[in-house]
Amino acid sequence: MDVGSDRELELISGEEEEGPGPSCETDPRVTSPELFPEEDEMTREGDDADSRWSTVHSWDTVDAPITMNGIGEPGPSKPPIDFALMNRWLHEGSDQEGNNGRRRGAAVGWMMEGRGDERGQIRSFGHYMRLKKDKLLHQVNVLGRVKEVSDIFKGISIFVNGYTYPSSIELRNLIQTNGGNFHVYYEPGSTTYTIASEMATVKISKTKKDEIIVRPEFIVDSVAAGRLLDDKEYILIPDENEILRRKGATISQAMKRLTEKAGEAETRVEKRQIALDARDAAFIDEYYARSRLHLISTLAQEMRDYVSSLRDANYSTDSARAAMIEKLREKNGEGSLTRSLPPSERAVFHIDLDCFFVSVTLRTRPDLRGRPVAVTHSSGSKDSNGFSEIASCSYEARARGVRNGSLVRDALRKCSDLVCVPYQFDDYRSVSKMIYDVIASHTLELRAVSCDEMYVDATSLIRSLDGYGNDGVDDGHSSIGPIVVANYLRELIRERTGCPASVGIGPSPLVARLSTRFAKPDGVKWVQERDVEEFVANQKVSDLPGVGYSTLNKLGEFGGADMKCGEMRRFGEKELEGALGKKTAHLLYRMIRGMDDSEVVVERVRKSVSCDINYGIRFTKDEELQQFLASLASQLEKKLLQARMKAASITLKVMVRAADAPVETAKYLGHGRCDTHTRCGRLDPPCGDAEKLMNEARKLMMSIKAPVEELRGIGIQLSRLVRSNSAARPLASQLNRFFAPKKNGGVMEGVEKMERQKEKDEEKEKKEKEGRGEEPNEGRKRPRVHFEGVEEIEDHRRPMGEFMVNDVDLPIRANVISKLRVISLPETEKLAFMGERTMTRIGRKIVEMMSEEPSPPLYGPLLLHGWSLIRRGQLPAFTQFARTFIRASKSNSVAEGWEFTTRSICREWEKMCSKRYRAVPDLLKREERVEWSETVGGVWENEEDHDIAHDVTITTFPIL
DNA sequence: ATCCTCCCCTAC
DNA sequence: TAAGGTAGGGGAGGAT
Repeated sequence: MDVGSDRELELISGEEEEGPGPSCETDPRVTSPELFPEEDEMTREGDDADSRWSTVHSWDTVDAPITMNGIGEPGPSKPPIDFALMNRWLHEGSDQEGNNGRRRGAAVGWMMEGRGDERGQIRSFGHYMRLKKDKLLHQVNVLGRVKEVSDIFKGISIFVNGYTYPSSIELRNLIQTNGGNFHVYYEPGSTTYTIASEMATVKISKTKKDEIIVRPEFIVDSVAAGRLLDDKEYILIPDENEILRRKGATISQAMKRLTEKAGEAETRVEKRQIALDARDAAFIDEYYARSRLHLISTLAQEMRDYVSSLRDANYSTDSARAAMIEKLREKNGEGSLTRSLPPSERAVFHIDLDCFFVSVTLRTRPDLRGRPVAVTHSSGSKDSNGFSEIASCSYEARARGVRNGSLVRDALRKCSDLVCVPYQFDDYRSVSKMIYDVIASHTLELRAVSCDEMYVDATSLIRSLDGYGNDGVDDGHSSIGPIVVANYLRELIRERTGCPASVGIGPSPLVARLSTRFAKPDGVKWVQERDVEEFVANQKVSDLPGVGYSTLNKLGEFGGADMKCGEMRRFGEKELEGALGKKTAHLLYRMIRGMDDSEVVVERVRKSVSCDINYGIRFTKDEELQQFLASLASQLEKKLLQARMKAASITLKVMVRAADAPVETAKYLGHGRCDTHTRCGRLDPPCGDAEKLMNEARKLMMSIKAPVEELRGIGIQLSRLVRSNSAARPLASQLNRFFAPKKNGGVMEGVEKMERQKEKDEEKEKKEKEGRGEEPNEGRKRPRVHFEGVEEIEDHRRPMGEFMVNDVDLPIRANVISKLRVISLPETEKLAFMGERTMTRIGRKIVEMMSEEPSPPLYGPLLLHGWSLIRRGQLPAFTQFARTFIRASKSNSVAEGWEFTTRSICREWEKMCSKRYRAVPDLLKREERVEWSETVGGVWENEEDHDIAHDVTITTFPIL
């Protein structure tokens, strides 16, 4: 598509003369609140923008009315746009001559790659740099190395300290492409310049002798001038106000110079056919490159992976902690008292960036601060239909009723001076990583939720500040408490990224999450344990995580949309169950009471991989569809490869135009109102191969029998994942491996070796004792299993398959891969294998032995017995066994230290299972442990126990 | 009673 | 123009 930048500019300036047009009336139904409660009533104010993209889209509902209105006719709903403002925005930081703007617009055409959504003009230096960077990347990939375009910086090397604008990546590209070197660290005697934007950043790291600190403009201006400029002009002035002032003024001038230069240098316009819809082979890649939803999904996954890679690498948090302690002690002298963390109270942080996408933009557009800003594809200009969605909007825009997920059209109606800014996908990724770096350098007890949101268990971090009231002595106040720590982290994030973060603090993830809303924008809120009940009572039920549009509707009979958690408490769990179902009701019942004992760090298991495309699907013939399925399959292959997984199950989901929905959707290439259809199939052996996936998908597609031209969305989900290295084996052999005791190799060998060694040691010890004439300690001599009952079981070990009923040769069902459910054994079999009486005896014995303090001879057998039960697939028995002593460990009748010991035993099992089976039994998950530990005593008497015991699942657990 | 399949819901 | 993805939890209802 032709860039059309000149044309666009003409159109825009033409519009400027007309001024803002009158807001066109539309069918009142279109915007009536009754029809769209999700917009006007249910959107949570004050909640973070980026977390509230609505899932119910108003345009689906408005398809019909709009058609009746005649959407095809010219401009049924002309959006009121402040074109004067838009134009001001367009020309900000550049001179106002149309010529210049026009020339630049044309000049950067090569960088625009003909994208129709781009503005046809460099909007900011950052924008220029992004495009430039893309080009550089291309050069690196295609030409093998960065091409130097000049040698301005010959013999010069720079180190970038802290957050700068342009970013260090951008500066690196600039210096490298112009003959200089980029240093990742300051190297005394070697690094020529340190680049920094703010003195505060430099101060923190303590200036080295001879370090020359200059502003980033030095680089930018030199490139723009085509020669090395005098560094004296750019020495960083240690006055923050001055810096702030310069940020607005100097940089935009530098930008102007550089963009103009780029304009002169690059006049070639690269024309490229862009993929219009899903018929084009390049569509998926094009689409993904522009989809914000795809991006946030991808980023969330990337951040989770990043955190777990840090964990795997035993990433050290010592130095950052030490720095924090030093810094906070220093600060402590200033004497601002805050409350300390009471002993035995947890401090969970919920860290959330304030309207993330907008904040990222504001880093390079300080001139937009304080104005209503929205990140969206649409330019908000006249030739936009305004059906573009707003991904994130500033607080100023929210104050005017703009919401994340609003259509630009609607947003402009409410806020005519809304400034629409484009996405900066690469920056979201890099800023996100910086945020995670800041936090992860202090603690790895964190859970990545998304690119801009995470939970942190800061308890240990805070307690590491001993001597300041957090070390178990409740003095009621202290200089360094959770709030100080949170502020310290927020400050670091702002320094490194230029973005504000808010932190909600509470004794649980739930409370932390709820308090964040009160922290925003750019603040901290701590709700302490003692205030939880009251605090939660005052929260709206609709604000609870997991309570969305539909749940709220289902709760209609209990109260209105504004109902508070406190009011909800008068309903019993059973009543809620009727409306919501068992699990959801239970969860809600606990949440409205502020109850949440979930851990921050949870073992995450990738259970599925999918590709869904519900935009741009407009096929005319079957070949196009088949071709598209092939592209989807190869996308999936890529993803599986990345995750090092293969799949045993495939699900195809299609969206088909609803019979009464218009053929042409209101939103360009949108899916409109649809019916969905799902079909699933098996892949045995598990498969990661694009061709097979495609064939399977095609089969499923045939079985759905939807007319190709009516398709509006297609998605393929893969589940029942296994790690790809073992997945190559046929399922049966895999399963045999799963449960067959291993003679050599594998984790078990180590365990058995350990056992044997222990046996030897004990034997030796016994002999020594005998030699000394001491009584051998009978109770501890056998490391394997040394309590009654277990030996019987060892003796009754049977070959695999004999006690399996449904699948003769398999110990478990074929869906082991993602959700391994042990077959339910007939009652007799179960009893024969491990009788109830036996289990009771084991239970009693366990409690008995736990009257002694834990020691390897005591917990060793527990560990190994549990492990041998798992190995033999006796998960129900294992559950009972594990529960017994987990519960016992919580009771007062056992010796001290068992609570801790049982936890480590569970952790050991987790490790052993994950290594050997790539799977972890559900009961090892924290939630379950907690639930069981709540009921102490009545070890085997409770009937319910047995029921739960039969329902054990194993979930796969990928290990890198 | 417990599963699987085909959904729906929620979150970011 | 516009770029409505993706992963996980859970429920209804039929199959076993």
